[in-house]
Amino acid sequence: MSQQELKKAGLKATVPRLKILKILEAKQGQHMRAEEVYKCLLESDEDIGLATVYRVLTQFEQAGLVARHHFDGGHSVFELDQGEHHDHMLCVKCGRVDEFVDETIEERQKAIAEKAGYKITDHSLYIYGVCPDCQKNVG
Amino acid sequence: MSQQELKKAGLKATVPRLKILKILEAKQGQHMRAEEVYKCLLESDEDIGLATVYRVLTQFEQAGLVARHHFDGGHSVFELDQGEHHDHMLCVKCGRVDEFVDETIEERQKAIAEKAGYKITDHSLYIYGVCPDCQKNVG
DNA sequence: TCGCTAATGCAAAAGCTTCTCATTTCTATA
DNA sequence: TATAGAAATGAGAAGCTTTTGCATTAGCGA
Repeated sequence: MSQQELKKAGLKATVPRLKILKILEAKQGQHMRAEEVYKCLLESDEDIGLATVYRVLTQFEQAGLVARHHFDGGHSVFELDQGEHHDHMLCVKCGRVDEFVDETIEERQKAIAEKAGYKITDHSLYIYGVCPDCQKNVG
Repeated sequence: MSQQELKKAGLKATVPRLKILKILEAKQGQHMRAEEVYKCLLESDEDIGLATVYRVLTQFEQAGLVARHHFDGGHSVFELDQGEHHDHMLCVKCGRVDEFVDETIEERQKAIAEKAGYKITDHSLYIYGVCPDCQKNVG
């Protein structure tokens, strides 16, 4: 049960938090906006407000349960944190999102930060392009 | 004169566009929000609306004159495009922004995109950390 | 210089996110 | 198991950044 997960993260095991966690688990691998999580809740006949969705997602982020990304467009998307850092490649046509991990880039980033005297806390790398499918569809 | 630059970019040389271009040139190397550009205009006693600032910055972006970035926080920042792509390193304490270029990372990105079948159009890499000054000030 | 088209200013609106506060829910304790 | 205190929630208002609609103004070619 996810009750333990929440407790372990220092969060009370409330109904909204459990439901939201369950949704994120169901959509693992996808990137959801707060609004989308909210819609899922509505579809499950859960009476949970959008404000709570935002609050809970932010708490989950702070607790390290989910990762928040800012893809181009200005809004936030969330995904369950699978523990391993990864970066993103996005299709500018269809919005598809792929994930990747590259040790070389990770290393270089550390080196760059170190050289500049920065104590690195985080990083985000987005590659934008046209995915294979969309290339086909255009010709 | 920047009149030519605008014409060359396919934009009419209007007063607002010239003024905004001048401000961006004056603040070269910095990253400005639309609001900040607007304030600069007010200080210069220019009667230019915020909506126009947004419109002009977007046109400049499309014309390739400026680059738009989405640092964490949700809003856009703009900087004059110096022609050469670079990435960013941001201090999470003071907001300082440093720029860097790294060929190795550029190469790896291309390779990753290619391997996934993506036709890369753009990318953005942000390294977040604590800058040297802020490390000192904390202890 | 004149007129047409594009650009601008203003204010209203839109989209995402946060805040306020009265009410409800947890959790620890008796 | 009932209870009190603290924390969390719901609903809607508010906040911020950005966009849009429309009447007015300005740029540019003839």
